[in-house]
Amino acid sequence: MISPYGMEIVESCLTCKFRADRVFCDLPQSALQTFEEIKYTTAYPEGAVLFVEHQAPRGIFLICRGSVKLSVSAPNGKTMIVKIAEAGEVLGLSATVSGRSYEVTAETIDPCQINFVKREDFLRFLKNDVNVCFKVAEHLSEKYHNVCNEIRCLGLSHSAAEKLAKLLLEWSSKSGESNKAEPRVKLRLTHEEIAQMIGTSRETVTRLLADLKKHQILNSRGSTLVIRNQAALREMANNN
Amino acid sequence: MISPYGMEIVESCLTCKFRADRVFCDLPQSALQTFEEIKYTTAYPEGAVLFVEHQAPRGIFLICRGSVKLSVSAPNGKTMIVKIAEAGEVLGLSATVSGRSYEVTAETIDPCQINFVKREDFLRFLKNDVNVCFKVAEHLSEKYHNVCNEIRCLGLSHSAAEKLAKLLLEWSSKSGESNKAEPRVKLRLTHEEIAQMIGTSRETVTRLLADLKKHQILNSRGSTLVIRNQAALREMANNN
DNA sequence: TTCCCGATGTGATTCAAATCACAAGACCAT
DNA sequence: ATGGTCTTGTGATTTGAATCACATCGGGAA
Repeated sequence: MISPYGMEIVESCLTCKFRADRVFCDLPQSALQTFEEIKYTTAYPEGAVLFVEHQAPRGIFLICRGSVKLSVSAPNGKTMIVKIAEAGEVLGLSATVSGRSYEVTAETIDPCQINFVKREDFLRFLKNDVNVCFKVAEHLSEKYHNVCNEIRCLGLSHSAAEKLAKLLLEWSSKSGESNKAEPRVKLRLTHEEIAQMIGTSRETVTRLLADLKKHQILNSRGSTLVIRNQAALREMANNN
Repeated sequence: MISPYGMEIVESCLTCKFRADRVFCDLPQSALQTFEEIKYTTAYPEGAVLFVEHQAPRGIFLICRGSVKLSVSAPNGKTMIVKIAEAGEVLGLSATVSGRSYEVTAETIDPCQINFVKREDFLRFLKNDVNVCFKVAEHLSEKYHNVCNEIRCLGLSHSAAEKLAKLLLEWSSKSGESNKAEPRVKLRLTHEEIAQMIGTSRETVTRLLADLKKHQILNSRGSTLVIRNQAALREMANNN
């Protein structure tokens, strides 16, 4: 089956190829069966808004395919990108569990396939099975852990260069390239968006990247960055 | 019973006066009974370190009395205070559940009474009772929610004045004073520590507070601040 | 192709806040 | 009371990065 946005649909969680290595898809058969029954699968085009911060939680969104940009914004219009979520990740989980409003805005940045589960259904699902509930608690803990690191980054790294270096290293390790001699990072965001991720201005990002290229630490191949001197990047990320 | 550090000991969670209004103490009788059996109650003096970031999780710490400073620090020695936890709060929960290392360092800032539960005991406790497990998931969600707000604060508010204003308002609302005409906030931290909470320098905090006093927005009575113009503070916190 | 608009690159200028460098209080212990 | 140590107050200086202001590039639509 092919969706209107030109990608293959994953029919069932039971046979999804991400099952093995994704946090939330990794449930016992029986639970997964129940999950199948309460989920709604939808395909979204690029730029679709799944939910908006401060909305009351409608339920959870499980990304099967594609990536989603999570952002927060201030009354004055400034926005900050919190993270780019990939296939296998669950969005809106904490809001759905606690009943508090969504804390971020979620917008697809490419065509996505997403499973949605209504809040009531999901809560019933949790309360029916300790294993599922524990899994969710575990997952929430990991998310908490990650956000704490985020804070550490934002609060402790005072220079923009440091934050950019950290971001690039994170991206290269996520794509499993960091153990190569010259890891490559595909840039999926504009300089403006990168700036919003590290809390700086667009011009600063442009200048920093130019500097890194000048010093032969980076090199660009179209929209792909080649990290030519990982050690130097690490240096920048840790010190200062 | 009186502890070595001069405070009354809360003998049992079943009779603790915080039970009604605290998140985690609010468990059904049966669960609380089990909790009683696996917990170790300890009294700590001011300045005791409960756990250090990056340590493997030994278990959870439930504050019965006193306050605990949670901080993260960078390799270069800079540290940032994440929050001041009060009676009723649980520390080390996410690390204990997920098995990842503690994400912060916890240090008492006054004499404390704390219940400790070993990781294995706690996990068993969780897995034995869906209600407890769900409660924990709920709690983790709230914590996640709060950290997200933290990020929003750090990342979107660029001026130090704004962050300080936000912090003062938060403190006044926590102490339930914010609905009064002139809320009072007891300063429990030094300027240095306040600076670490909002990611700025000690001198900046001193100067900002002096400014606020000059403009009659604040007023100090010893170590207590009186917020004389809450509207102005709110103004500072939201805009800019 | 040509036009157009969004993304980049780069200088010049401005500004908030870090840093440095002391002075003056505040508080504790002897 | 006296000395010592930690906290607070304040000036002077420096600086990283925001902001402003354009020039240029590049890719999609007509």
